[in-house]
Amino acid sequence: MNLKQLAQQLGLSQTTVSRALNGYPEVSERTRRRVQQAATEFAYMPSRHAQLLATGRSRTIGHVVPLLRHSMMTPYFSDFIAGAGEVYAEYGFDMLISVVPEAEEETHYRAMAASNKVDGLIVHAPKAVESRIGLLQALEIPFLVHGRAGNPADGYLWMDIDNKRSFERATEFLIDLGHRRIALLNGLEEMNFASRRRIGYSEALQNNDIEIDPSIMFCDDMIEPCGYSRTRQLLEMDEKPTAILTSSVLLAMGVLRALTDCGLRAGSDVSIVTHDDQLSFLHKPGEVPFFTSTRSSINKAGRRCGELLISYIKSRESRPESELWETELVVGASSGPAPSRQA
Amino acid sequence: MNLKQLAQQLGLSQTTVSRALNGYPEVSERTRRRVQQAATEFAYMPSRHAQLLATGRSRTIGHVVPLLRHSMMTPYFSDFIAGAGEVYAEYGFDMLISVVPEAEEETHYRAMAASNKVDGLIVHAPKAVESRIGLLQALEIPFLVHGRAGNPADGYLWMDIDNKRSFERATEFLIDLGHRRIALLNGLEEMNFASRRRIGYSEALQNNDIEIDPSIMFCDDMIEPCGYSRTRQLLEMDEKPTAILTSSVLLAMGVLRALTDCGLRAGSDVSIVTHDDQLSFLHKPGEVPFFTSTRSSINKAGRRCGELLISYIKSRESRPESELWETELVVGASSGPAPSRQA
DNA sequence: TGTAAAATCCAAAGCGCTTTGAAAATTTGA
DNA sequence: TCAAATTTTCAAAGCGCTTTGGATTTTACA
Repeated sequence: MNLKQLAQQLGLSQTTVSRALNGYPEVSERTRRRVQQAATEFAYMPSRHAQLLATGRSRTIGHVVPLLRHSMMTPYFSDFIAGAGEVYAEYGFDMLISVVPEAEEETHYRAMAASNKVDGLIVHAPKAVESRIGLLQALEIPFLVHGRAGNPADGYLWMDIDNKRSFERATEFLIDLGHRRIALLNGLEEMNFASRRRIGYSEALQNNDIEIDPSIMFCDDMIEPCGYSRTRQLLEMDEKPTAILTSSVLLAMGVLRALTDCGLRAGSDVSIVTHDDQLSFLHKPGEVPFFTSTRSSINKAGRRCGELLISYIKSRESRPESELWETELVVGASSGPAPSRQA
Repeated sequence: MNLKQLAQQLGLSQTTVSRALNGYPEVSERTRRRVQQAATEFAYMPSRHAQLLATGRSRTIGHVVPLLRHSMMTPYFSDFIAGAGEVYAEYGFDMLISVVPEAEEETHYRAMAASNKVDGLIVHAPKAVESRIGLLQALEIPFLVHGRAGNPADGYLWMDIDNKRSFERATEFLIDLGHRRIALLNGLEEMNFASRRRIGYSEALQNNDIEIDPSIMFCDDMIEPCGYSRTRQLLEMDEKPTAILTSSVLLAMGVLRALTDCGLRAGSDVSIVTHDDQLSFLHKPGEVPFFTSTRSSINKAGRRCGELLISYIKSRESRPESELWETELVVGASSGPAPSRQA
């Protein structure tokens, strides 16, 4: 059943039916009701493509997921997507996801813009040096960066957590507990968030006159096995760290496994503090978290990104304010006072 | 730049240009080359919506993700999507993802079908009793079920792993190691795969004259904390299990954490065998797996599902064969002979 | 009651593409 | 060399919707 047929059924013109359905004021309430009723009765659904051709908008938001970088964002991706997707559904937007080899990324963005497939884009996992932002600005398509790129963080819309402050606080927390030798298991340094976190960590150490030791700072994929192997490596050092700060609960889980393998207990022998994106599959609602962490829900971030981008798309000219979220420091059982030297 | 303008530029008709670009034979090679060259030069991209309106097809595949059930599929989702997405990209298909409250799922499927948004759908996480399949059959839209629904597993296209056989083998493996008291941490029983796994487990026990004890069989969300708390619960029993069989590495990780908390070692004190979907964020390529597992890559499953559905869509009338994959039993360090009674 | 204003409704023109049916140009064969 | 066959190109008709500009009907007011 299409518009024409529906209009015929009702003995009305397509114009009137279209207007009735789309809430235009030029149609009487009586007619509108009649039309709506018929529409549901015949299960009429406008053809999306026709609608979009006619309006020029697509009510679709695109996510371009680079294939190589995917492994580094995969666990976060689904929770983010779930949050964003919910918002899209509420506003009647669709979500288009393209999995693209990193080399073809630029081509893909251009194609997205030219083919009118999406009204806006969300940029994931910005690097420290990020070429996509300039490209999208040139293409004049609304976009939102989840995270931030290098320096000038204005001129585009973004939503990020305060990674630097977050790791500064976490490090200070450990220092306050008496730790002086704190290892950092970070994400890949090329990622923007990772370098911010390193800076926060470094500044906290410096402010407390603790030497920064690159031999206990690592950049890896944020997955469990990396946490494990790095910790094994750390535990073989002469001067073992008394605390390990990690960028992801997955890393922290690897750390934990390594500690256990070596007969050490987290919290008493070695403290673990991690950033926690509150991944849905690692948390049970209401459960007391084991890991001490700086916490910020990636699902909520997804929601907020969706909201911001949609509001941007709708108003078009006036770009919403970018947002910087603070994280929450949650003390769990994985951290404790530094063991005294002689123990 | 649109078709009309491009045609004008070239001094050709839209027809010819369109045909040249779409590889129709009615156009000379010389013209085709000229057209293609101009197209790249002016960065011409056909408007997707116009194209789709004209052809009636959408070159888009939809995934409807139910919100409530999402938490149960979230960690698997992204790896599956990554695999499928790659294939879509190769074939020039788009991927549309809708996150929908479970209650609105049916409405949503209907809307998808009526609005012509997608050429086909992938059904995730089929339940033991699955109403969606009948609905989609009635809507006459091509679809593929990742997994299977209840009884008649024909009449539609699916791709599944042999869950029953898989858990039968895993259980037999443990029995061969001397284990007699084997706990099962399964997914929610309402899910099709979970009931198949339970059956495999039960049959293996029965075939070896081991009593089935419902008090050591659990159905939960397949997340780490559930693995942890169930294991704690199991370890407080009078007759503790000597082996734990789990449906997911995430559960297994929880089991491991609980064992460690209680000063037990996996493999010697208690054996763990798990099903392993080879989630990308739990594996490092080339790494020797810690958990003994029945293994099948969910990413590959995503790829294959994409391929099957696309081939179905393309041929339309002839539905491809559904596929049942065997899993691979991989022996790791988490399993070992049952400890002797007196130890 | 007659007229201006407001409320309804409509026909038709796109949106940018594909595709049909036919025409024009070129090649072939006797 | 000319008609027939083949190749190449084109004009125009959709696809199903929105939206403009105008026509028609109803309401309001003097």
